Amino acid sequence: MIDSADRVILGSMVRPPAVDDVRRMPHVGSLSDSDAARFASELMVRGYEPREVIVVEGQPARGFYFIRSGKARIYRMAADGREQTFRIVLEGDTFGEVPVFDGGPSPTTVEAMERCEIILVPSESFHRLLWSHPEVAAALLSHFAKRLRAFTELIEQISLQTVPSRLARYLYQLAREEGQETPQGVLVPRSITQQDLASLLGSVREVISRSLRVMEEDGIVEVRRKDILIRDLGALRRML
Amino acid sequence: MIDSADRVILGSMVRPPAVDDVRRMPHVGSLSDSDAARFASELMVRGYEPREVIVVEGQPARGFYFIRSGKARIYRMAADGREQTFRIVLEGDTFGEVPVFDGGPSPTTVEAMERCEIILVPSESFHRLLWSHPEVAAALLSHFAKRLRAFTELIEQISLQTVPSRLARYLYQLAREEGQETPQGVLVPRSITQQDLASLLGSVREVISRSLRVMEEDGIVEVRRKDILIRDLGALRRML
DNA sequence: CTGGGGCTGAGACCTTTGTCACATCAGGGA
DNA sequence: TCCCTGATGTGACAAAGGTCTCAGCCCCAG
Repeated sequence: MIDSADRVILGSMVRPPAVDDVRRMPHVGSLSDSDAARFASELMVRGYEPREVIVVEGQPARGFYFIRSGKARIYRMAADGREQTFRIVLEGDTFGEVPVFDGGPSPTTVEAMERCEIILVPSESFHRLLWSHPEVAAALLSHFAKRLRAFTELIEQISLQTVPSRLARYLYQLAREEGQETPQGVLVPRSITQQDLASLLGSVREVISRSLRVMEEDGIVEVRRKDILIRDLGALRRML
Repeated sequence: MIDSADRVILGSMVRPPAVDDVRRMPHVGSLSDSDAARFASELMVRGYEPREVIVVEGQPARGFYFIRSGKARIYRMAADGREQTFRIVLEGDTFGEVPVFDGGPSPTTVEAMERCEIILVPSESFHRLLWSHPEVAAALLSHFAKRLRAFTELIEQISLQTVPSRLARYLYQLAREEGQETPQGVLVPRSITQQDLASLLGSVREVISRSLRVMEEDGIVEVRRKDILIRDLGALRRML
């Protein structure tokens, strides 16, 4: 339950959502000022502490979510405790749309990886918008299509590629997206632990640790405290 | 290329799509007669022989597809030849929507499993419909949501469950969906080969064959020529 | 400055799954 | 009827990946 009582009890309430937040949200960027203001008034904000659970698999959903700040992990856990992470969501991302549109329960669990401010977009508010704003529907369709494509990739990776290959792909994409060129190679910040990386790649920490070690011995990467230096991007590419 | 020349050359043309076909298509069921007639006039039909490729991974897409008759397999192949099947589509299903909405190339390959009649819905025709018919957009959003949920399940299965467990789940669902009660148990028709089943479950034929054998020895199922008798549905459930 | 928790490296081991090779078998055509 | 093809059963084997365990280390909260 997310309501004003909770906000106070949890002591984690921040300023209520404003039109500013709506402007930052995907899908609804093109609303008129008055529509945006009305929409904003229907949103709810809540803060979450690190490791706090935001959505529980199997529970009914009241809407979808927008991350105003922070980082969260969307995953599923097996009976034996192993976890598969589907996606890590950052500031500006939305999640939890599926139950809003197929009417089922939440397919996954979502947990804050750090302190988060999260806006709940109630299903009814959004549905109302959809029927009068075809551009919102179009944006959302495009969003869903991208997610399906990403899932297609994930399935292929897990099912058909080895762990070293998946790891190489991860590092390769990381280098392209947030890498910084240096004389020694591409430098990327280390934003997640090996544990989280393992879960994202559908493996376990130990295997990831070993794979990284092998890459290090081959002179392809250099794993350090706060960052990873990718010495040989071409070698990574060849491992895909 | 799919055009009238192809239709003739391939000798597989059937009657052109009619309003009847539109009425059978999901998403667009609620169109007015005149809208449906206009939409129908923009569709194209083509026949495919068994094993013929309908869509190739990585190729640009001209629209999405509706199966008027037949059965097809949507899959991805790794460099070593192993395949992961994402979905098997039947008469009345649609496929290939992703590139229409994210603008990218086809994420997967689609191949006819038997003789098929397939209708191509050009991207432009459908997009035009979307902007004037919010109910079409809503139907498609619901469709995408269901697909995402199904992919979530598939990822969980492949990543976290053993092959016997995945097989049990498959048989269990099969029993519920198309099973026929008999005194000996639930009888389901065998519609796919072990090879195809293996690809669907992210494994290989031999492993599936052995798993089925074990289940047979345990008295849970009885695999026969044309059908499978599920003797102990509860045991299957417990294997999940 | 210090103790404990979280993260990482690493070895030994075991299970599941994939690979290869080959025998069998059923059914549809020629 | 006979053969060929695709489907299936099976054994032996290889290997990738998961489990268990423990040590070292960094960091920071007390």
